[in-house]
Parts: sequence; structure tokens; C-alpha cells
Amino acid sequence: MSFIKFCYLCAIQQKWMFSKTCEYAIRAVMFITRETKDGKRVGVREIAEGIDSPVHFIAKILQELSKRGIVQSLKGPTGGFYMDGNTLTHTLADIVLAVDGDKLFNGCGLGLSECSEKQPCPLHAEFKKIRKDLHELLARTKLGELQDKFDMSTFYLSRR
Amino acid sequence: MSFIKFCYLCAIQQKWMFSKTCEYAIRAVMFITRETKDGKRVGVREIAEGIDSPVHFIAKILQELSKRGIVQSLKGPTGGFYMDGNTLTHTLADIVLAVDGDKLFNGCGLGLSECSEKQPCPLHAEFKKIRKDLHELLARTKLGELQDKFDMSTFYLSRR
DNA sequence: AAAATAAAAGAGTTTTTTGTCTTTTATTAA
DNA sequence: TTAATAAAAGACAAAAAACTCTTTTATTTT
Ligand code: FES
Ligand code: FES
Repeated sequence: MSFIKFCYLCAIQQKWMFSKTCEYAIRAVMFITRETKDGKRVGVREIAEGIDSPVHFIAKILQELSKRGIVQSLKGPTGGFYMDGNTLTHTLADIVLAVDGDKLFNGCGLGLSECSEKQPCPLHAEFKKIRKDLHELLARTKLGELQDKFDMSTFYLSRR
Repeated sequence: MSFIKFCYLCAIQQKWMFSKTCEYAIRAVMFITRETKDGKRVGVREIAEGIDSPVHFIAKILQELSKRGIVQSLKGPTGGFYMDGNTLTHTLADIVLAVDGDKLFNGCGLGLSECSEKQPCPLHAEFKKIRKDLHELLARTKLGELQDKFDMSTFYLSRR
């Protein structure tokens, strides 16, 4: 067993909301959004650099996101990933749904096979509210709007 | 790559808040709490049955929780796991912290190395609120109070 | 048309998480 | 005090997630 590697107080291990893949996906899309407003394109190396992720890993993820129409891509010289009018209307919830599925929005917090009103777990009502808040946050955040946000102030997509 | 196994709409994969280990841990402790109010003890087989988890796996988890004083245990015939006045004062947050660490409460939602006011990710403010809600929920839920809740109505800790 | 570029595809590896099995130790009841 | 019981400990195995590398295909520039 490896689930406890540190003392009680400096415990470090934990999955927070998203899988690593999903975190990379969100950060990558945000990065592309920020870098390509003027019709430019960014390559996978530049993205990996920009969000501090493994190059080939983010490449894979972006292929899938591109297939699903969440980002646009073009091969060849001057090619790369970019956003257009259509992809900018997508929300963060779309990314999460594409990569991690819908458990974040529908799953039981205690891991029961499904979340159920008729057979609620002891924390059902409470979890439901938090899930709803989370979903609303992700669903109201359109990438196009994030683009505006990036205009106004500085946010970080990488940090060492 | 295995992160997309299904079509966009029936996407199923997702880690929601806790690791499986942590989900089992919470359910196990809730189960013990419910089953041992009258000074009884429950064995690991009974617990595994009650929360529908692998026997040996939950045994491991409970050993750790016992070591950390979150549940009580006694070996030998009539032995098993149980709660006492002291362990009942613990909260769900204590369990999560013991098993999964503090990332759920402090980590950056986009996976940056740490969550930082000075170098906020684009969703910092929003995540912070959700994290806070979640922490408050877990930190205000004392196991002793859950015990009372179990008196009043029926909740589920297992479902197939 | 040829060379260069960059994404797409896919096979393979490592690490982490989850789960299994066996042996040992402590406690109790007979 | 012996046999039975149940947790503790630890080695091991399988599955999933995270990450790497190589080859192929599409596009563009020269
Ligand atoms: S049944 Fe557990 S969150 Fe709904
Ligand atoms: S920096 Fe991302 S949540 Fe605080």
C-alpha cells in the first residue's frame, strides 16, 4: 500500500477534481485560446512548453480534442492548433466531459454505482449542491470569454 | 491512450472527488459508525459485505485508519472495528486528509504546482470557493452526528 | 515536384492505484 | 493453557493512468 507516504499533517497525496489528462487538456486549450487570437497557430512543442507538460502526452490529448471539434488543427508548415469562432463557443464543461466523462457532474461522491435520489448516500444532498456549483462554473465559462479575460489581466498556466 | 473509451455523450470515465481508497474509507467508517453504536464490533468481512468492497483491500485501509486513531480495533474473538467517544468526534475531513492528503483542500484545480494568490490560474477565484464549500461540508460533518442521522432515516452505503 | 514541417496514429514503457493472498501477532473463550 | 478468532503486516499481482517513442500522413513552401 502506498496511500500514506507522509505524516498526518504533511500528507500530500490527493486527486483533486480532474485527472491529470484533463488538467493538461484544460490548460492546453486555454493556452491555445490565449496565443491564437490573431489568427496565428501554435505547435505542440510550444504548447507543451507553455503549460509545462510532456510534449507527446499533450499531443495525444490534443489529437482527441481536435477530433471532437474542441480545438482546430492544421498540418504542415505554419500549421498547428488554433481556435476559431466555433470552437470559442465551447465551455470548460465540454472539455471535461470529452476527456473525463460525466462522473464529475453526475457521480456519487461516495462512489456508489450511481447517484440516486431514491437510494441516497448519507451525503447525497450536500454533494449534489457542490456538484451543481462546479458544473455551473465550468458550463458558464466559455472559451471566448476567457479570451477577453486574458486581455484584462495576467493569469498563469504554468508555474515551476 | 485510454482516456476516451466511449462516445462523447455516453462518456463515462471520470475521477470525481476522492480516490477509490478514500471512498471505501469513508463508507467503511460510516458503516462502522452505524453498526457499533451499542458497543458491538464489526469484523472486516462484515464491513466489506456491507459497503461492497474487496475484503483484503478494506482491511488494509482500516489498519491505517486504526493506526491514525480514526477507528478503534480489537483483535481476537469478539474483536473487530468499532467507534468510541473519541473517534466519534472526528470529521469526514479527517478521513480524507488521512487517506488522500490535503490537495482537495489546497490544490490548484488546474494542477499547477501549488494554488497561489500571487500567481492565480484563470479559475483560481472560482475554484477557491468550491474548495471552501467542500471543505466546510466535510469538516462540519462529525461522525457522531452522522450516527444520529442514521437513526432518523435510511441511507445507503452499498448498491449494486 | 521535392523538401521541409507539423499533426495523426499507434505501439510500447513506466508508474501509480487497486486488489489478492499468505503469514504473523494479539486476544479471548473454552 | 490451548484452540479459535480476528486484526496486523507484508509480499505479490492486475489494471489503469501517465508518459515516451517511432512511423505515417497531410500541407506548404521553395
Ligand atoms: S447517492 Fe451519493 S451523492 Fe447521490
Ligand atoms: S492557482 Fe489554480 S486554483 Fe488557485
